Amino acid sequence: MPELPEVESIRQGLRLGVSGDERAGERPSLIGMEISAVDVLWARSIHTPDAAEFVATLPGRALVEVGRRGKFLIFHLSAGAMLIHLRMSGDLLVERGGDYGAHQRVVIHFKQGWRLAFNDPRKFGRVWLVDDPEQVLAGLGPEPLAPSFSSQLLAEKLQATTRQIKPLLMDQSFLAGLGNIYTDEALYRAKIHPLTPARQVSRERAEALWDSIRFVLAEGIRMNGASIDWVYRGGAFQNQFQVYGRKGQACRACGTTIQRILVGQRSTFFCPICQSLTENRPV
DNA sequence: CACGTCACCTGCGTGC
DNA sequence: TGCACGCAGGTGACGT
Repeated sequence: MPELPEVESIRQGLRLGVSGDERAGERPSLIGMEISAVDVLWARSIHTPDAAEFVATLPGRALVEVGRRGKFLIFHLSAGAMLIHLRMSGDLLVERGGDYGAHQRVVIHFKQGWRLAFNDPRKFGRVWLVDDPEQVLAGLGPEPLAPSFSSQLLAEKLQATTRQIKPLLMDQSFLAGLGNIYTDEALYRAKIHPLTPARQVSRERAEALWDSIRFVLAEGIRMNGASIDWVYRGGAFQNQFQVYGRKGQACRACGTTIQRILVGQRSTFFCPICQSLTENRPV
């Protein structure tokens, strides 16, 4: 489910807490809390080490900071780090008391009485406990919002391959953080057809793509994520979609009907006029 | 190397 | 109401 902006929204909620009265969702920051116990309800949610060792190792460690790299959440502990990838349907909830929800797979209890619950209906999400986060993150491509990710770097990387632009942008080893929604939105804003061979993207249009990627991600974060079914988090970026999920509706720029095709088994939405395959449109 | 297919899972909406 | 089907924000292991 979550792409970079949703993961970032969760990160900020966990490290800063959420204000409001408790009934309306007030949550403390988890920073500084000490783990007292761990429940694993679906063993395969734990990627590394095995579930038994995971449960035995965590108690006594304190949460020092919550970071993010691509779509991974990084929980820096007083010793080592826990990483979580939410995949399609994962979510993290901070709660206290009461029964576990139906889809909770891993629950981390803190001495302070609160608990962090990894909720994941489809069971695709994974959790790691490692000494060094790089053991998990080593293969990731650049962080799109980092200052070091320049338009020149993107342009050069695009020139280095003939792969179709959409699957390429979704390849986490090429660039870390884009998923199906934000990729379609970025390609639309840059006026690039999703099947365009990367090498055919001009320098000028690569610049526009760089700009679009950073724009849609920043907007997503600002809107608290796209959260189609994360109602409680109030993500509003879904209201900003220009193409995603808009098959049959009019392009907001030219009025042409938005098309849906399959690219690498994924639904892909685009405007056949604004995003023509031939490079003859204004950037 | 680039691409297609399937597997991993559950829940929801739709149409019969 | 029941049921089959298609669909979903992601990734990894295959085969060609």
